Parts: sequence; C-alpha cells; structure tokens
Amino acid sequence: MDYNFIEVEKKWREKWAEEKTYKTLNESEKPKCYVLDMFPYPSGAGLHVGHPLGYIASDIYARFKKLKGFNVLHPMGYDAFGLPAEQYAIQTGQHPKITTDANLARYREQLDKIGFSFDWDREIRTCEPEYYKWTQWIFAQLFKSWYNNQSQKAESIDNLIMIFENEGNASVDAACAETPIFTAQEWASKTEKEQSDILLNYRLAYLSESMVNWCPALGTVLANDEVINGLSERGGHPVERKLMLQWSLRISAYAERLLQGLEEIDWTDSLKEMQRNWIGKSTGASLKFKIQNSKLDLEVFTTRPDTIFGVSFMVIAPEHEYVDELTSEEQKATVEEYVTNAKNKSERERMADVKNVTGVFTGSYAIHPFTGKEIPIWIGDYVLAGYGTGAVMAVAAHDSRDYAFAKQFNLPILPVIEGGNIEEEAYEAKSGIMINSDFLDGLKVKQAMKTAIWKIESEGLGKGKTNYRLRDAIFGRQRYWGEPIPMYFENGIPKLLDESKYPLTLPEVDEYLPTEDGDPPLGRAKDWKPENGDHYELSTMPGWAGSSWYYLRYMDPQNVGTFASREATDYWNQVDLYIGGTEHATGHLLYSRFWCKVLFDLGHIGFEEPFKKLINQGMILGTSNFAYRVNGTNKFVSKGLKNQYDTTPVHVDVNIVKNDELDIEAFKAWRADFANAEFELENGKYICGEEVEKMSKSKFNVVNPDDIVSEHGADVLRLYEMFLGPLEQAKPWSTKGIDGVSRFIRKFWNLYHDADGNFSVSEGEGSKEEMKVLHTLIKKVQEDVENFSFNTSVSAFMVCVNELQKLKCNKKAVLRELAIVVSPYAPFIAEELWSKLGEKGSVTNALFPEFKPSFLVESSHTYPISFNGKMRFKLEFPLDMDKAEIEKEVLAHKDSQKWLEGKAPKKIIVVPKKIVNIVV
RNA sequence: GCGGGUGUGGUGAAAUUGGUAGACACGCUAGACUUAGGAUCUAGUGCUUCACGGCAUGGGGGUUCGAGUCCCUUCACCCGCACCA
Repeated sequence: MDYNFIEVEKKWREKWAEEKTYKTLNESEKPKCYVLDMFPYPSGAGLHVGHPLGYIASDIYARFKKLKGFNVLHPMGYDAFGLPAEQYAIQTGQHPKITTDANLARYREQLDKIGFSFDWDREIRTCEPEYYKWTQWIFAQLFKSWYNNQSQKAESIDNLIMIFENEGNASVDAACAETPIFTAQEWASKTEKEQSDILLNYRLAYLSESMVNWCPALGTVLANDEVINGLSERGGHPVERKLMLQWSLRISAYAERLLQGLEEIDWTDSLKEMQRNWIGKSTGASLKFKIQNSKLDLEVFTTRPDTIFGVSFMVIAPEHEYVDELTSEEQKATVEEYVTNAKNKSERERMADVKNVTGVFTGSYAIHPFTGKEIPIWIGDYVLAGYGTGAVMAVAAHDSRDYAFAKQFNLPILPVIEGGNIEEEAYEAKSGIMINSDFLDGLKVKQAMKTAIWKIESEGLGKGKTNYRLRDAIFGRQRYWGEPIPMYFENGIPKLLDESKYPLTLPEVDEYLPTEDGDPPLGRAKDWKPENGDHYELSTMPGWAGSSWYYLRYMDPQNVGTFASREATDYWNQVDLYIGGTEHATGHLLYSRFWCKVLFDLGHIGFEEPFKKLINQGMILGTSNFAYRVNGTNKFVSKGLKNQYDTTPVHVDVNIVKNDELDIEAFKAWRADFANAEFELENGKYICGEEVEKMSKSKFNVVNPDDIVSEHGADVLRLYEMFLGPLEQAKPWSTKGIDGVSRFIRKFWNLYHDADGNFSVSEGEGSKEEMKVLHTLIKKVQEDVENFSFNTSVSAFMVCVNELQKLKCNKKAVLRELAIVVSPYAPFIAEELWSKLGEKGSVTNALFPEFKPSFLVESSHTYPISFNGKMRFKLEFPLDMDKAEIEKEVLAHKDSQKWLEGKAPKKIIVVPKKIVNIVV
C-alpha cells in the first residue's frame, strides 16, 4: 500500500493544532534559539512557491535546533498595514481591514498546509490596536529623546530641557538641526511655541519643514528607500521634491553606530555593503569661503582638502539658499530662468539628464582663503541640495564632474598633483606629489590631506568633518491604513498624546481619500478630537513602523503592560537566525537596527543589534511556457516546427504543461478563443518553449504551493524546494525532478513496510554496515543544517534510503533514528512513522541522534602525515592502530621506495604542506 | 563609472576547502516485470577513441608534485548603488 500523504498530513495537521505541539514557553532549562522569518505582507494574490522557500529553510533549522535540545522561538505574523489594501479600499469603498483579514485567512490556510512549526499563539498583526499601541509608544519614546553626541546615545529630552534651563544650549553637543545659541535667561524668556520649536530641532522624532519625496499619484510622501529611480516603489508612480511640514525620525544621528554595528553581525558581505553604501560615510573638511563684497560665507564640504589650491570656481545647487543674494543684477534673468527650469524638472528627468552639463554664472566671486584670488561662483544642477552644504569647491583637474563643467564653460583647470593626463581627463587618484600648492608642495596626497585640514582648522577657516549620505527618515504618510501618530496640536504646538490613552485607534472615515482642503484621509473622521487640543495629527505612520520592532513582540505577544517584558527580551535576546529577501536592505533592516539601538539606549532592552545572523534566500523565478501560433490562424505548431512557419509565441498557463508537453485538451478549455485551435505535433506531442521570467499573474507562470501540496504532499514540496539548489541563489521554478523527491518519500515509507504494505520493523541492533550508513547521514545532515546547505541533505537522504534498501534493513534501532533525522525536512511522514514505531509523543520532542564516528569507518582511517618538513602524505591505516604505532610505522618507511610504488601503506597522496606532526 | 556575486555534463547541481571532478536527482538509452502506468526494478550515460589512451570545470597565463578551488589577466551574465563633491 502506498503512502497516503493526504490522510496522514491532515491527521497530523489537526493533531499538532489541537495539542499545540509547537507551543514555546518563555521559561526553560534549555539554551534558547530564536529563528525568525521576515513576516509577509498579505497581498491579494496569496502565496506562490517562492514565498515558502525561506520559511521552509527556517523551519528546518528551527526543528533541527529543537531536536538538538534548544528552546526554540519560531513565530509568524503579518505586516498588515500597507498600500495595496488601501488602494483597493479607495476603488471599492471596502474597509482595508476587511480586505486584509480575508487575505490573511488565505495566507494562513496556505501556510498551514506546508507543516510549519510556528507557535501560532504568538501570532501578531501590525494593524491590531493591541499591537500598534506599542508602535505608538515607541514613537513616543523617540519623541521624548534626543541624541547626545558626547555620550554617543539617546537620552531623555527632560535632561536636555534641564540643561537649557540651567545653562542654555552652548555646551550641548547634539545631533540636531542648526539652532542659534541661547543662554538660560534667553531660554526662560521664550514663549511656549518658541521652546517647542527649538526642542523639535533636537528630538529623535520631529516635525520640520523639509524637502520630501512627494508622490502625487499615491497622494503621500515617501522615504528615500521607497523611491527607486525617481518612481515610487509601490506602483511605480513619479515622485517629485516638495517642501512640506513633516514628521521625521533622526536616524542620521545613528549613522556612525549603524555603520560600526555591521562589524559584529553575521550578514552577507553584499548586504552589509549595501547598508554601508546607503549610510555613505565620507571624511574630509568643511570650510567657509568669503564672498567678495558681501558679509556671507559660502560653506562647502570636500573630501579632498589637499586640492584646495586647485579650486578654480565654486558651484552651488539651484535650490541653495544664497542663490538670490549671490546673483548680480546683470545675471538675474539668466539665473532665474535656469533655477525655475531646474525646479520644474522631476527627479526622474534630472537623473535621466545626467550627461548634459548645465549651469549659469551668478555674477559673484568667492575669495580663496589662502591665495586671496577671486573665484567665480556658478550654479549647476550637478550639485545636489541635499548633500553636504549644497555647494562645492570645484577642482576641475582632480574631479571628473568639475572637469566636465570646466570644459563646458571654459573655466580654468589647475593641476595640483603630479600625474595623469590633464588634457584628456581629470586625475582623480588619491596618490602622487603635490605641486602648485604653496605649503603643500612636495607632500604626498595622504599627508597633504592631513596638513591641509590642520591648516584650515588653525586658521579658523573650517574644520575636519565626516559627512554621511544617510538622510533622516520621513515618517508621516498622508494615508489612512497605517498607525495614527499619537500627537495632537494645541495652538499650533505639537503635543504628545498621554501614553495612558494609547492605542490612539484609527477612526472610521466615509472615504479613503484626502479631504477637499487637501488634508489626509484622517481629516474626514468625525468626532475624532483630543480632549484639550485642536486636532490630532492627521498623517499616519509608514509601513515600516510596525515591522521595525515586531521581533520583540513575538517574545511576549500578549503583554498588556509593556511592549515586551524585560525578562522576555533578556531571555530571547537577539534573533539568532533571520531569513528573508534582500529587498529590505536599506529599508526594514536599517530601520529595525535603528529602533533597536534607541530602545537599547533608553534602557528598554539589553542588546543593540536585532539580528545576529541573516540569510537572504534567493528569489524563485517563474518558467513561462509558450505555444507558437502561426500568424493569422488559430493553428499552433510544436516548438521544433516553429521555424518552418511565421509564428508568434503565446504565454501558456504553466499549470497545463507537463515536462514541456502541452495538455491539449486543457489548453482548449483554458480560453474560449483556443477551443477550436488546431495543432501540429512532433512525435505525437505538442512541445512548448520556455523562458525564465519573474513570477507574475500576467505571464501565467505562477505556481501555487497548494497545487504541489495536493498533488505530491507537503513533505515533497518542502524537500523539493530545498533540493532545487543553494538557498541563497536565485533560481527558476521548475517541477522537473519533483518525481525524484516523490520517489524518495515512497522509498522511505517502504523501508518501514513489507511488500504487502504492512508496517514491519524488526527488533535488534543495526548491523555495522547499517549503522555506518545511518551515521554517515547523521554527520552530513548535522553539518548541512549548520551551514544552511539544505540541498545536499536531501541528496544524503536519498543515498541513505537507497543503501538501507539494498541492505534490506528494517531494524527498529536504525529506522527510529532515521525518522528523527528526516523529520525537520519532512515532518508529516516522519511523525506518522514515529507513531507507527510505537514511540510516544511527537517526533519534534525527540533527541537528534548522536554522531558516532566509529561506525563511519570500516577498517581504515586516513591520516595526513608530514615528511621532511616539506611534504605531507595521506596514509591509510587500520582503525585499531594507535597513534604511536602509526608514527613508528611511518618513520620506519620514511626512505622506503615502497611508498612511491604504493605498496606498503594503502594509498599515498603527496601534499606540499608544512605540517610537522602526525595529525590524527 | 563604483561595489558585490556567478560561470562545472543535455538539465538542477555536488566536491571533506589545494588531493581520484561530475555525488544525488532529472532527462535520455537498453533491458526486465506487468492487471499498459506519469508504476517498479536492473544496467548504462562528460567528451573522444575499435581499443590502450587522450581531453575536460567560460578563455589565456602563473604558483604547485598536484588547481574547479590560490594569484594575474580577459570575456560573459546576474544583483545592488549611481552627479554623494
């Protein structure tokens, strides 16, 4: 009788749910292990086979760790706030909660089928008030904090207020917006509004007039990581720059710590590199240039202070605040035209225009701080307003962009470093000897940098400075379906809603659109007013708010008194293994690290990096199938014949193609216009063409995990997804080869059953042969799981089962262990066999069998051996020979010709390694 | 342009990290059994040669007794970032 996976899987699914087999407690004698998946956003399309890849890998790891005696936390939940549900709400009027709940139920159903060991009692949904109450609370902590550069951490805003009251802000070294110096007396004489505004310059969550990414189509602002190539990440709508009053988080304060923290976590190099890139640290100097006939100073940031004598002009961004002051009468018209033009360009147009060098002269001159020469000041759109000071000192000889600008407008190019071919291109290398540079002449570039900074500082012209590309994160969204920001306004002053009133729940609205006055949708809410203020903040939090701390809530999900008890966060501590896609590199993964550090600084948790180890699973691509329609007809020709006709490839639903062969009847039934199609076959078959593309509904190449589960069973899906190739590699989905895994499951089942299909195992020890096979597997699986090399384990299972089959092994002692070893990968069948073996409880709670090396080796062992301090031999000796004997044996044969003939020891491999001693 | 990665049979891929390249699986070929099935089992399957053998890890060079693995160079593809001063 064959293995009936439908019955067996149903049985255990129900039993696991009923008995809460995978419930995890916060108290245990065992060591802890926290295995986490990036929780999904439940979209309307449901899961496709790509989604579970990471979940299966983490589930195998979690189950394995459980078998190894760890108390494992392996939870799942949903990132439930988000744009698609809201867009749907706008179109249909259906409340996003309803859409979300329906999607969520479908996700849960699909997840359940695959047999994950999630503790569903810890499920969280970011859109539930019980959850976002604490998201709001964390926002409040950010609002109530400032970043002290002296102590290098976030501190309570109350401390800062005390400092202001006692001594003003002169001695405060904070990560803050530019704020004029004031004394204690001046502070005391300020109005409430003035004080509030100043404090906003310091708070980690602050309201400010700032340049934002505005997406008119979505009607909201977006954070930098949500904008890709000038288009919104969601929906691909154009994004423009706009000045708006906005909530932001001061993540820039943490730039250095976010950079340093990367050193201590185990992530892939490429991911760390992406974050480093995003943080964009660069060191150099900021210095002020005096402006001729003006009191103004023009401040610039440069990474090349060594080239100070090569400055031949200055360039400021079209948005620079001094544009008007610096523009002379005669240049006024030209400048205005240029600036207006630049402002009207969308971000995307500006990017597309990179190769066009444009700019205008302002008519003003700066004074070189060392030579006193006049330097013309230009406006150019290659200078970005948002980076550094929005102004540069142009060194045409040693910067390719300045060089291009100089060439375009015929400005001087002054080389100050020997080398390169200045006639052709800028010499940008940071090496060489300084020339034409007064006190820097003769120095090497590296020295010249230090000397220049020293000189700049000692003359009071500026100072050495580190700049970061990382911008503060825009936090408000003019949308409905998100967490309300717990703030209200009273006489125009933003005030934090008292924490006793959290959650500030999302009010009902009649429509999910902005109001006529242009307020966000929350402006439509009736009777939604604070007790003593004018109105609540109307924007909501961005999608990444809830996901920035969810890993903490899983530790203590039902806690009503706090986001998670300190005991719980201390016990579970960091996430030991985090699996998810690489697309969150500069969003979720950066914000989570930021929030973690803030919570750490404020003493709420005891660690400052959330995810100790992170693995990115590769994307699963779709394999699209094509049929070839002869143009102008309803006739389709098989792939091999398509070149004999004039054909057009047509996407075919991959679910009606099996191993490249089209199911013609299903094809006819698939779409009405194909019902009468004719076919020209090859060898009686219609063969389809194929191509690898991203999985998408429109390409008819979406494969649903449910289909695989109902056809082959969940265990096969799990094993097959792992068997597909290395976890981290992107790979096309293909069901070629799934039969191999299916066959394995059958063989595995048959090991425990006789020819008639009756359960049949025998008592007694396994033979030496059998134990060797088993322990080879145990060793292999152990290594594979620890190295996340799940694909080779599946091969090892196959080898093991084949060999046991050959040995006709049906010993309980062997088969019992085998079931345990396979169980992380194929839990359903393992559980069934476990119970058939008469074992108590779930296989989940068994102990992973110990690897016993003596069974691995039959009669000999290979020893690497050094020889004359130069060569190494690998010799095989009988197992029972001890080290001293081997040593004696080797030395005795040291000069023997026999070695070269391969006669004395079994095998000689010459290895030129400097190994001195015999190694066993 | 900068950064990261990959390249091995017809296909997905292994290779104890410098030691018998291609485990395992798909596919294919032949055979067996048969209540004809998308079942099971057995054998074969990198290329080349009748054979002995020779050649094979994108290409070229190097280090080494020995290289898929290390170094240099070159090509191809994938993924990030991109006027960041």
